[in-house]
Amino acid sequence: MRVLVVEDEAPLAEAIARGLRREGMAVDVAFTGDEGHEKAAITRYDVVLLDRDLPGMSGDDLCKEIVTSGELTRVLMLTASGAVSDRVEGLSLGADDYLGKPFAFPELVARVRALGRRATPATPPVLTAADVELDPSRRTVRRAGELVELTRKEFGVLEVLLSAGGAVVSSEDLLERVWDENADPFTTTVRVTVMTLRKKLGEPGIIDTVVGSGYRVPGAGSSMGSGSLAE
Amino acid sequence: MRVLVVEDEAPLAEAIARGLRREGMAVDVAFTGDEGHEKAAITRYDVVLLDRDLPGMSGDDLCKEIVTSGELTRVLMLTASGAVSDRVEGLSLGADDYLGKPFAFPELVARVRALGRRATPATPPVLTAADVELDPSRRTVRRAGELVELTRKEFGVLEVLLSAGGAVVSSEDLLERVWDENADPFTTTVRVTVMTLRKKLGEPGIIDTVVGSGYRVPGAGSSMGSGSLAE
DNA sequence: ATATCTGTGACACGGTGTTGACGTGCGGGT
DNA sequence: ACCCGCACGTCAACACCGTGTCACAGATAT
Repeated sequence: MRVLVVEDEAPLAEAIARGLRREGMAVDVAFTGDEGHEKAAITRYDVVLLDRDLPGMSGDDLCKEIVTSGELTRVLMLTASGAVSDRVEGLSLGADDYLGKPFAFPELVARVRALGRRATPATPPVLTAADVELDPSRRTVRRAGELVELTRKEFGVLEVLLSAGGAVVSSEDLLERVWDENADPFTTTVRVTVMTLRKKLGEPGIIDTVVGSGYRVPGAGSSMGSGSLAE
Repeated sequence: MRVLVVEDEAPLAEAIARGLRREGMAVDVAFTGDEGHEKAAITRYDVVLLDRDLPGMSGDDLCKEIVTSGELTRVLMLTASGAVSDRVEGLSLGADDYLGKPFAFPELVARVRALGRRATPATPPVLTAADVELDPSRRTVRRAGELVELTRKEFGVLEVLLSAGGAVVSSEDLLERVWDENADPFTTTVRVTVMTLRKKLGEPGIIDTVVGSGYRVPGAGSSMGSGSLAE
């Protein structure tokens, strides 16, 4: 776990750093708000331990900065005052937790660990083939970056074809996976849907017909979506 | 935000629930550890407010159960004692925060909100999409800088949609996350709420309908990579 | 007690899925 | 060579489901 301690009182900062290192964490130290800001911009920390009262950039501003950066970094605010209003204020700035000085060291460790324990949820993969991208959670499809509007069935068919990873998918399989269980086995609706799908996706065609077997999208595969260098 | 209050003293439990509802949260109540356990197994809560001293299953056991379930649910422990050793113990059981009775209600709200923000990882304190900004802690929404007055449900729906980061959210999901347990699964109220929400937000509309799937706000989530240039 | 918020039921409308008819191209049989 | 049959593509018509909208009633807050 990667931790940054931002605290202007050098002895306290070092003591905290040493204690956290003893717990097996990788700890960096910054003595001013600006220094902290700089380091946080370079390295992706799991947790930032932030003194609210700092020379240079204020703790509040730095906190906002970090939280709005979109990273998964958690902020634990430290402050001299333990007044309730102060605590509420800190939390509403975006801090994930709050600890008043003086504090018991085991509690600090417990809280840092609680913040760092957070698992990063897996981002759902994005399915691609050639210049076509399909995002299952956003329910969007792009061709060469251009948004393509698809209906439910069209989207479902394309999703199945792409997730097949280039393999041939029979009409029966498509019926089974995209339509519900009481679909007429002799229906021609799959053919019609594939047609409109092709039309909407435009040239050059992505979907091959394998006569007697079904449909196939050459070069289909999945890649991870945005972000998350976490672990 | 979906919250479960597990507390055996009925008047206190109800008072907490009502207060949190006034803040726009969807709150369920359980009066015993077993009841809490059951409800937590059925519904995915953002935060569980847990009295440590309970009839039935103990607060400690329930806490462990929830934390190890692999869900993102956060636990806020309530206890009569405010001793530090007690706090550390609670945190090491997996609780994400700790609050001693008696407590100031604004602090409880702030902490629940902070935990809820963590339950949806990497959510910045202000959610945006196009020229719409939503501040969860202030409970305000602005369109092009102009304040928009929203009711609790409207706000909750918009909050969920924005924090979904552009993903599609089904009506069922919205019901689950914005309404509490006695919501009729067949209700049409989500549709109506979305309508009034759209009306209040004005033109151009930012909420897309994805037929057969749900609703979506393109470009939501501000700093996260929703753009086509991502990576 | 009054106003605002929330939920309900009815209805209108448009998109979507499905169907059936027909067109096209290929291959095999007589 | 010719015909026929098969598999698939294409098109337009239609029925239906999902959704938006409205007015009203009950619930809740101040």
